[in-house]
Amino acid sequence: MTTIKDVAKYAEVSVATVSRVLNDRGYASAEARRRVLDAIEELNYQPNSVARSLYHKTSGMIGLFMPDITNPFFPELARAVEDVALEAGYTVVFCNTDEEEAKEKRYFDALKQKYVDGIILTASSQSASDYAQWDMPIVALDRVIGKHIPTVASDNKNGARQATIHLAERGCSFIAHLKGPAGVRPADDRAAGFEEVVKEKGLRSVVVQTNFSIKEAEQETLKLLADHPDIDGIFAASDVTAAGAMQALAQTGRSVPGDVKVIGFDGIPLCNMLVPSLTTVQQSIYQMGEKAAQLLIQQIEHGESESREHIFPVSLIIRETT
Amino acid sequence: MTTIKDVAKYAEVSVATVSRVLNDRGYASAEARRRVLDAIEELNYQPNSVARSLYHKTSGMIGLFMPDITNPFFPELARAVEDVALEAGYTVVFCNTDEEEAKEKRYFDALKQKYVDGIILTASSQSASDYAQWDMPIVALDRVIGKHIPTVASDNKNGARQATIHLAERGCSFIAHLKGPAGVRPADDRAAGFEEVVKEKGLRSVVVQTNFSIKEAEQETLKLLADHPDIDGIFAASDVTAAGAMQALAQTGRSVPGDVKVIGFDGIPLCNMLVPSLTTVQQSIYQMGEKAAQLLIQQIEHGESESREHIFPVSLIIRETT
DNA sequence: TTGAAAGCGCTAACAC
DNA sequence: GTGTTAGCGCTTTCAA
Repeated sequence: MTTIKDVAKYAEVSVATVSRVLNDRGYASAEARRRVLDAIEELNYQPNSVARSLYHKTSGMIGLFMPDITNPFFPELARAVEDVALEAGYTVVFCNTDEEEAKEKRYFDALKQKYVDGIILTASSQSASDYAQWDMPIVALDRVIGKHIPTVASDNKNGARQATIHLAERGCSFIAHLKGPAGVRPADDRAAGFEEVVKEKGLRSVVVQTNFSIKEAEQETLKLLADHPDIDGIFAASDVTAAGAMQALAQTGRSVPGDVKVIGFDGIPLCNMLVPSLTTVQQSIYQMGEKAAQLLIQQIEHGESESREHIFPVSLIIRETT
Repeated sequence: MTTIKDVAKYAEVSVATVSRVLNDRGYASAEARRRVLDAIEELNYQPNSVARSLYHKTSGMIGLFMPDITNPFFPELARAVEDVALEAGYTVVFCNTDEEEAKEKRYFDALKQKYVDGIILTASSQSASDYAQWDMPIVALDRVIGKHIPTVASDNKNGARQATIHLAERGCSFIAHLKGPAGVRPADDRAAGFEEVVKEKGLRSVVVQTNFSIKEAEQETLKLLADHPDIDGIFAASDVTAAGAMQALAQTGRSVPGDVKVIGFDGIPLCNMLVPSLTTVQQSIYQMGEKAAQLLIQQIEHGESESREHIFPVSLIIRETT
């Protein structure tokens, strides 16, 4: 490995001079500059970023904390973050937290010791506690985790309202909501939006809670249909959950959208792969990831970011299930 | 930030002693040890890994290069890698390469300067060239990239054989293969397995090439069906492609599996979400990721790994599309 | 305009 | 057993 010393020797200048031309800081005569540049070229020198980190206490790395990359909502988000990071010269450290605070903490400690510059956090639910004390640039993604932390999220409540209204307009009069996990903010917001519209329109309704897994959604839907055979609309808190519901519907011999209309939430690619294709509330997933990364980098490089909450609008995408 | 010096001062010993008890190396009296431990506790000291990296020229990080996390085959792989890495005390740097050699190279340079300890590589197709010269522990995942590099992959050819035989046994006599991108090794192997069986059994067949995107698969299938209306079986090179084919089939009013039987490859969660659910050749995705990470870490910590190729068996999962 | 040298936090000879 | 010290590779005063 060739170091700055090698370059200095080769160029017959001091390491200080090499450092100066490397960073375009301070003086360096045209002559010296040329010799250094030549030496760098010749020796194929690349500055060692660990040494730089040690001095500057920054690393050019950002941490990306998400519950589980295996949940199809997250890959696109991750991709967006990574794209922006790469462009800005950062590198992304990838951390699946499984919503466990312990894992989050563990990763945080590890990353802090590596001088990670900031973190994008799709936080675990319960721990709204002490991210502020983490003392590091943080941006919350998809989930609001506190007043002092910049947040990027969708307008979940409004999306849920649109979904429910849509179902009602399509003639549904008894609508079930497959709610996401308790304590997860977007799930709660969606449920709230649903309840609002149901009340406003005086619809019959029922809410059951599921996690975001397809299998559980299927089971819960089966139970639901047994208890309430006259349900004619389902608003699922995620597209995956909706897919589970559709399985249950097919199993019990119901046609979609004939007997029961279904709408999901998220707008992941899955929607188009289902037959019938799934009506959903589309989030601007990639853009949210982008925005989060931009906010974080801005915060890292220029200190505090101006605004705190970035709520992205959602849009109803009508497909075959309604 | 509290450093080793602070600890030394507080414990009234030298930094060397602190370092010794920290790393359990060399001597330290019970008394000294106790005082140091107390000081660490008291000051909430955490060793700085950047400083350690600078000395040891290692970082406790591994790079994970994959084409695109957005392709549903990869998240589970990534998850497995990350799980093993975390367990072993490593941290994963996440790199989407888009199959572009330039991006790969760029990332590689960046990571090398950070003293990344090794790389797991789902390589871009064309560049079988010079990974060996990268001079860093590498494990190839999903794609074979050269004799000298340990590889973890599925038995693609055999899986394709099983798929094709299965279609034949189900009575298909004119089978189309939606092949993956040219030059991507697994795609070629699957096509080869398909061709073999087709020849052995004297079946009518046709092969068209697609990338792994659903939209293109749908278009290509439509064309295919127009040219060869009597196709009665489709072997898709991936589950996503299969989903595309199913869309086309539905559009042209064909029933699955009645008119045309369909089989995919990969075994991603999508299979169970489709209606009808998709028969596929199941890869041991998580296990492959695990294995790759284990091999890499072993290589990092104990030098060369024993065996070079780890080919995982695949299994036919029969569902409703056949 | 340049170079010597201190220091970022930690490790490991080496001397005591 | 323990402490002193010279690095790891880079940046930045500060004096020349």
